[in-house]
Amino acid sequence: MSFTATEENYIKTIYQLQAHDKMVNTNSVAVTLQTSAASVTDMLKKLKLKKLLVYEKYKGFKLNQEGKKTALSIIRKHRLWETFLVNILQFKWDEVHEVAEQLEHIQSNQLINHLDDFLGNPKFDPHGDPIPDANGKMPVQEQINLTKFPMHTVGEISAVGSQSADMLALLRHKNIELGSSIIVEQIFPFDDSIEVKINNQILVNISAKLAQHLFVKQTNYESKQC
Amino acid sequence: MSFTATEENYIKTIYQLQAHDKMVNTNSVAVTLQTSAASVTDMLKKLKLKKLLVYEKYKGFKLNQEGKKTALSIIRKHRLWETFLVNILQFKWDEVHEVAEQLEHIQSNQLINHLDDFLGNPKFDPHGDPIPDANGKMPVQEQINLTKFPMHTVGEISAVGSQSADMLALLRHKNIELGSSIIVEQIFPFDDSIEVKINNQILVNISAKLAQHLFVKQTNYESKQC
DNA sequence: CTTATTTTTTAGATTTGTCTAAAATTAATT
DNA sequence: AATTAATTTTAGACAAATCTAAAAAATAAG
Repeated sequence: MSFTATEENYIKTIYQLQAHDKMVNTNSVAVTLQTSAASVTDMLKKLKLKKLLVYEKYKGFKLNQEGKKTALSIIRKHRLWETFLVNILQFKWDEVHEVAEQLEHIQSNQLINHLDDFLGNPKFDPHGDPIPDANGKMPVQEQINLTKFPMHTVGEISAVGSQSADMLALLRHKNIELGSSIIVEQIFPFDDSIEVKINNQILVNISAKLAQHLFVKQTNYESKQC
Repeated sequence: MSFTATEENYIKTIYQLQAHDKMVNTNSVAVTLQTSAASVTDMLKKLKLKKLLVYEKYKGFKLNQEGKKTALSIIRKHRLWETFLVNILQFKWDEVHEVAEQLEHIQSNQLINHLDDFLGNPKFDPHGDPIPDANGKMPVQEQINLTKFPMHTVGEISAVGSQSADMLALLRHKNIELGSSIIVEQIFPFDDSIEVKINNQILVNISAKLAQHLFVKQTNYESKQC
């Protein structure tokens, strides 16, 4: 079964909205894809016909097993291409998304599997998100990006996503190092900066950009949807 | 200015058919793209509106300067991706075309220029075809693939496109080596095999597959269209 | 130099993905 | 419970790319 780029974008969006098999509603898909609710309804009929989702009108919808499998293969492609762009072609983190959105729709299993091998079968992409394998199995995320770390939960700095001298200087100034304990206390939506407590002592403000480069390990946190 | 994948396919096809600025006719485009003459006419109107070609109905058409520039940027992308697939991802020569046809439509100058650098700014793709640079300038083709070499013309084997032991054994058996002189005497359309004279002495039959891996240098042969 | 043939273009229809506006359904609020 | 508000779906229309069949123009043949 193969899909148009548009269909794939809907599938991916629905997958991301239905974490833990929650029902998804029309409007949230419309907002995410910046389209109208009517267009979403049209596409839902089509995807139901292709047996990718469970859908009764006015009742919400969610991907079935086949739909989730399809979503995972798209996500696999997206994250492998992001890894390629950053690790091999020297793109910056914030430059890859738009291009990866195009590359993820290239249809060729041979291509994506060779790319996977060439990259050394990475388990996580440059944003720290797990890359599903060829069977759709998602690696367990031992460390996650600080921007995705839940509030009021104790974690430990496990990796930094950059080696730039400027960044290391900033971390030293904030008294953050590998192994420091960290708790997210507050998030400021205005600039996406966050306030964290380091080593159970000092409160520090971390910019969105810095947070993107910090990875946190935590124990006993439920793993992502599979 | 940006174009749909379909528009780009038409532009590329017209470019390839109008070598040396010959007028192109509707039917040849239809045959190449496996579509109807009516569809070609529709697209011609659109491309004329976008000022990419000179076209008067019933009189034929050809790309103008802007159209040729666009075609070259598509060809550049196609050939760089083919180089990537063969040199980096270990694709075979005959496996790359379909995937490159998709990849050539990805829109990102940054991507293609980084890819070019990563590949070491290659001048020729794995088929021996020249890769236009970022300004659309086509390198002069010093060596061309044996399959494209004109008949009854003296050339010299300048490169072999594979290092496989099987291939080298075959070449030795046929008494062909780097520097051997070669003249194409006959082409057999049935299996695309060719009969060549080596060192002005022996006649040898060369299969289509072997010919694809042999490159020939020649002096005083007009360069390709720019 | 007419007539026949080929090529090209137009006309009208179809599919995919989209839209707006109106109708149907569900949810929320007196 | 009845009315209002929000959400979702339908209806109808549009643009892009395609098709088939018919008309128009150019080319070839008698």
